[in-house]
Amino acid sequence: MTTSDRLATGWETVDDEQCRRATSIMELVGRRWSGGILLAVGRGATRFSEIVATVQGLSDRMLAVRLKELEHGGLIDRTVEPTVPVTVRYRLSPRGRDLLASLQPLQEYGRRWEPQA
Amino acid sequence: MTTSDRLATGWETVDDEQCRRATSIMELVGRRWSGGILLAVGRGATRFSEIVATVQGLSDRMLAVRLKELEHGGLIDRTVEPTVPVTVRYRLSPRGRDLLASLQPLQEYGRRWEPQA
DNA sequence: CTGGATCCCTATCGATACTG
DNA sequence: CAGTATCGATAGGGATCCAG
Repeated sequence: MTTSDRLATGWETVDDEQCRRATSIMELVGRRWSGGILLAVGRGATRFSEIVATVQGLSDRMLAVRLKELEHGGLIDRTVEPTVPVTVRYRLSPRGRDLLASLQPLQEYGRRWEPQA
Repeated sequence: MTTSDRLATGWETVDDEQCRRATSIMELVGRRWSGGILLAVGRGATRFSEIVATVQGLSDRMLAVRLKELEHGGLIDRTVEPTVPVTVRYRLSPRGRDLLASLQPLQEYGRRWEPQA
């Protein structure tokens, strides 16, 4: 937005950088399963199969898809240990840990209010 | 999850009530435009047309859809003033204000980290 | 075990036109 | 002003099968 916009309308357009970042984060973790996956990894599940087992109803395919998104977004680190067979581990990145911490108040919000409808 | 699940696996399944509430909230506000609309109303835009003007790229149709969802979720209150023509106003409910406050750390998170990729 | 590839159905969303 | 109706394109996501 421009200053003249605000002067004209009395409120700012909602497209400032900070807001765009927050909304894009929400649109990422708001996707189906993303929240649960982040939570699961945050709680200590590191293996692919562990995560599938931890998040109720999550399929192999969607986990693969979401992990790629989350990894691409810098929220999760993927490491491959050269065992036989290889051991793949997923962990929260510093960024991912920070995000989870930033989501804590939202969890408290969830505790405060009954789901409506 | 059950206690035996946890004892068997070493980590909990992610389906506790608190988590479900938080993820459903994220899936609601993570929908396209929802975040911006909430922000806009939080910043003082109350009229339908004001909100459209405030959120860049938002169409009439999507605003109508999202407002219905947010109203249904108890986040926004819709009031009709019996003027001619009628004046419809949207405001954050107490719940909506609490949600926005709970989302504040996420905005700060957005300030801390550059968008990746 | 960790995924990739494919099929296919549905939900979502943008554009446009129309109404009380 | 504040929406609704309809259409078409596309993205999301479940099921299943396959592979390193």
